[in-house]
Amino acid sequence: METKKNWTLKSIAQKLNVSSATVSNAFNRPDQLSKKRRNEILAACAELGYFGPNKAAQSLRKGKSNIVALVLSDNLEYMITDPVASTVITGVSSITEKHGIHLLLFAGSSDSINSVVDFVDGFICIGAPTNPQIIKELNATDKKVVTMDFAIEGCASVMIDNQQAAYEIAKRAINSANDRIAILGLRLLDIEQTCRVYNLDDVLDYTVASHRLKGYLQAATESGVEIAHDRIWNIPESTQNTAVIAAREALSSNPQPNVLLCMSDRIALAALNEANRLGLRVPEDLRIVGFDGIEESRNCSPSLTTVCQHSEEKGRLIAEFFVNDTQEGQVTPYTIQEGGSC
Amino acid sequence: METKKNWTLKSIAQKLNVSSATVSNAFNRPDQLSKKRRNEILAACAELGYFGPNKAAQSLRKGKSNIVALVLSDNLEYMITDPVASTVITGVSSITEKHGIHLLLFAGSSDSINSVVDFVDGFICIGAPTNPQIIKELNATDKKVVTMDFAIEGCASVMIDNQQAAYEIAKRAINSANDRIAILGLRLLDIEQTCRVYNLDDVLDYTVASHRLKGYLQAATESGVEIAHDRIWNIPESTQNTAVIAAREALSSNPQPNVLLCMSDRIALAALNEANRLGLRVPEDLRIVGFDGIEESRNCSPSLTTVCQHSEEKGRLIAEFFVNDTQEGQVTPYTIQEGGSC
DNA sequence: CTGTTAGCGCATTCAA
DNA sequence: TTGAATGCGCTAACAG
Repeated sequence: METKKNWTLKSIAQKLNVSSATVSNAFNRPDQLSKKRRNEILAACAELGYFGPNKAAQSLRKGKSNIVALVLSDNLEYMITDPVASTVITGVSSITEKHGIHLLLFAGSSDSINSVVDFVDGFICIGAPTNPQIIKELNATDKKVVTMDFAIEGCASVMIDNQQAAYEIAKRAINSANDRIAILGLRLLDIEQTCRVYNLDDVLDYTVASHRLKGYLQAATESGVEIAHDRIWNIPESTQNTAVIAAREALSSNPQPNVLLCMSDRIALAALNEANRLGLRVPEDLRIVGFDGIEESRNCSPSLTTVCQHSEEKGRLIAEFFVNDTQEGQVTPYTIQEGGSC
Repeated sequence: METKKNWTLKSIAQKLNVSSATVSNAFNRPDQLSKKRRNEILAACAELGYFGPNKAAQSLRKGKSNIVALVLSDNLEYMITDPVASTVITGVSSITEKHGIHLLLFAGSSDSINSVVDFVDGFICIGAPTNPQIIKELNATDKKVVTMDFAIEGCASVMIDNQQAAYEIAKRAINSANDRIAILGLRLLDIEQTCRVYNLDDVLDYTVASHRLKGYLQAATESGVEIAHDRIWNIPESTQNTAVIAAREALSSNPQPNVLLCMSDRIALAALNEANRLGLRVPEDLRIVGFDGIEESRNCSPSLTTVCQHSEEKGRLIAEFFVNDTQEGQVTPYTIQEGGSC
């Protein structure tokens, strides 16, 4: 008799001989009835096994669900295992959890936001969705949207100054005009394959990668080094497999590079591995810099010199922008993490 | 004029001079109207910017949302960064994505499932929720539930034979009756702190940890080694910080252990690190075995000898159980991964 | 302070 | 094949 019935607001009200509005108020608007009455009703409901108004119905009626779509830039498989994304999610969830907001995972590679848009109060986007259609829809929706590492007009966003950061870290890596520099880029091209870039005109505009590339090139130019176009690689996603291919190509090319500018720590770690395999000493024979500041960049040997983005803090910040209905974006600070790799 | 209106089934039907049911049928039940008419309607809707029935209302009406709660054993912060959990999620999401099911993240440390139960079609649980109240509620709900690494009566589950696996790996680690064994256990006690166990009666019953412990002890007994009770540690969660404390305590205790049986790879990795720090050679001075088979266990040096749980496959399997309404549980195979640590 | 009522947007009978 | 009516479970006005 425990699971006696699937109570509804109406049925429970009937049972208690009060109007359904009173029960509703007891749960949602304490000020609308006496404390005593409210407690009686709540107690009776608990007793009978009614745990409060149905959330789905509530959501339909109120137009608010306390569910937010967490838009990952690509498919879930990849993003969950990416240390940067995980760290960001950690930051986001620490805030949403506190506000009773639930997160619905959503892949940026999906066809359309239509399958979830009616369920959620808005979208927290971690990186630009790989499907441009999604960005369009995000632009068009009237739900709340906040973004990280890319911008949508009229929406709050958080981002570091990628060009400046890349410039700084590259300056640190480049020692002389005779350095042989290679760039291991992340998502520079709209191509799902590891390959060289060759033509800078192919580089996607306004992306994080493009800004970092500008920073690298600026630093090189300033140091009197010219980076040939066959010294720039495109890596489609930040995984061991794809990165190692690029690292191998780069390190086996002639002249062998002595500076590797990597657009993510994972790429840098793959390069470090490859360097070890080849018997290259880091940083004596090869200097490597990364980007992101993931935990492993501190634990590996030698540790990585890299741009620390403070991803968890960025995650917290963007989530706070969401709950506070903030509109303006924010450029967040980064720090240079001094490691042994350069 | 693009974003002209927020169409509803009713308003769009009115606009098209058909009944709302017809539009509904056009979207949901193709067999209920002529192909031609359907296509006309669908085209007109697309034209006007109506993207189909409101999902929230549909969910209320049909009692189905295509959203499933992914119940993580603890808070999101921890679980997302745990390599085992990430891998499982990868497996789960590969299946759910294929079936158009969205995942709602839910922390096993939450107070109650009530805040989400009305939104979701069911629950996929990754490991036993730390809050026992959640398990009770999961037991009581009439929504679909499937579990991994713990069981709920009447629900499908996947799990390896933890005791047998622990037994096997321990047998491999123990070489002689003179071995000095220490066990670094994971969640053996209901205590949020790293500490020694001392009293075996305090060990939580029917948990994954308890089964593994039985396997270890069985192997030790069989090999003629007695494991003193002050040689068993409890680690509250599988993180670097907590694990390293236990590893340090164990390795600095007297007599210094020469065999470390670790209940997770992360713990084993922390121990490996600590061993390096102390100048102990692995496996000559100290043999270490892990549990799980995470990716890093293969990349570290020396690589870990461990129980490979095939977590991604387990994730896929449990998700398939969910979509197929499977009822019975399944004991999944494990393999022993031979590494250099033992 | 309490109860009545009209939708939120939709899917499903049941007639036509 | 189509259309009118009913209610999924709830909340917010409003009236009492």
